[in-house]
Amino acid sequence: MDGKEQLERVRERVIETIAKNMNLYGITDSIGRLYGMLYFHNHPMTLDEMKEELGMSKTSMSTSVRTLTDLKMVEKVWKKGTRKDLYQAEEDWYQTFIDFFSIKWRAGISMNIAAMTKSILELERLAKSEEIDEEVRAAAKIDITKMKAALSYYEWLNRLVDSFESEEIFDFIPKNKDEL
Amino acid sequence: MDGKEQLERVRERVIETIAKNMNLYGITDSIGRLYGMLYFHNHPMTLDEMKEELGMSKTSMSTSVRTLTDLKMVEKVWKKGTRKDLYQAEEDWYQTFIDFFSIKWRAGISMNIAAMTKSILELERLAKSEEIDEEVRAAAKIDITKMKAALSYYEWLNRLVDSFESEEIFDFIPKNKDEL
DNA sequence: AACTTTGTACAGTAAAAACTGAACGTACTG
DNA sequence: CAGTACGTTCAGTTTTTACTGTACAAAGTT
Repeated sequence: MDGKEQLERVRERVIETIAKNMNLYGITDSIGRLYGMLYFHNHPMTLDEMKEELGMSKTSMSTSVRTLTDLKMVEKVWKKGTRKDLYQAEEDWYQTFIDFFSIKWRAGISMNIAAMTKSILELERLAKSEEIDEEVRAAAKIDITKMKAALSYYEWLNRLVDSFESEEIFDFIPKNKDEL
Repeated sequence: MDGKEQLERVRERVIETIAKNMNLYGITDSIGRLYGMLYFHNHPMTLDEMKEELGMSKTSMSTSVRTLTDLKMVEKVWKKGTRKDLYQAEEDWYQTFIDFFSIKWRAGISMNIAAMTKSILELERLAKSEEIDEEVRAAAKIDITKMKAALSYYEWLNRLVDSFESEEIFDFIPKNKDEL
């Protein structure tokens, strides 16, 4: 029984699971596997090493690594003496979680708040107007109510993300179970 | 100036924003638009009405509606006198948020916990073995540490989802800003 | 029971996304 | 300054995903 091989098999299975999980969050399998590989690799890696390890093109490694750094799941590290870029996985998954959802959710929140706010204003102007059909006015009023509810939800989500970024969420749900 | 047309324009813009937002969460634009449309439509709709409204095939409506009901973003309602299935949008976005992430995250969590637990056991057995290389043993030990950290993260995430499902999260982040 | 109406499975097609290799620009090296 | 090593851009290709139309099964109607 070859221990090294066994270790390799275990790693690969876990990497596959990590990739599948990230896939659930809208990240490609390849990018997920890249992250998983970096996670278990105990030293920073170059693009060429990744390419070698995954049997993919350097172009893919470059774009995948960019995606992962944008999500703060991977960071570039500097090392004296090498001209190649070196990358390593962010190992703290609490941090990864916070960054991932902060980045994703914030983008959607601001977009939606802007659209809703603008639309509410427009419909309120419309509803005030004398010259419109009573039926349209009623519909506009219903829409305004819905959008105000949506707006209040987005404000709540914003506060949730705040609590992630400030790590206050850990006061409410402690990292360590025993602290409960 | 036609009020009805203006209302329509506002709705369409908001629907597009909703779709774009859902897209961020890994839902296709079409399905997002379908949800948005149902959200503003104040009565339950049949597949044929949706098909008509969106100019898509009935097959697409059927599968899209299924996706949305699986995510609990849309529910089937029953109405006397019609043979057609009727669907309406879940309007409470707090609820939608909770259901969406509970469903998505739980799936990943259990998968990962299972994989990690199994792998930790295997590596612990490997690390204890006399007949393996010292280098492999060291690597296995590092991996065990990493996976235990991952496991603790997944347990935390599980508790976070618990707080969503029990709605205790609203004690920490109240729905209404003023309750703070 | 025959005839409708309705939703869905399935196979084929169209559209989108992932991936690659060649070419390029930048920055380091001698 | 020429030469080399590196990462990225871009156009083309492959693979995957979304979408459609036909065919079918289930349930309702006469």
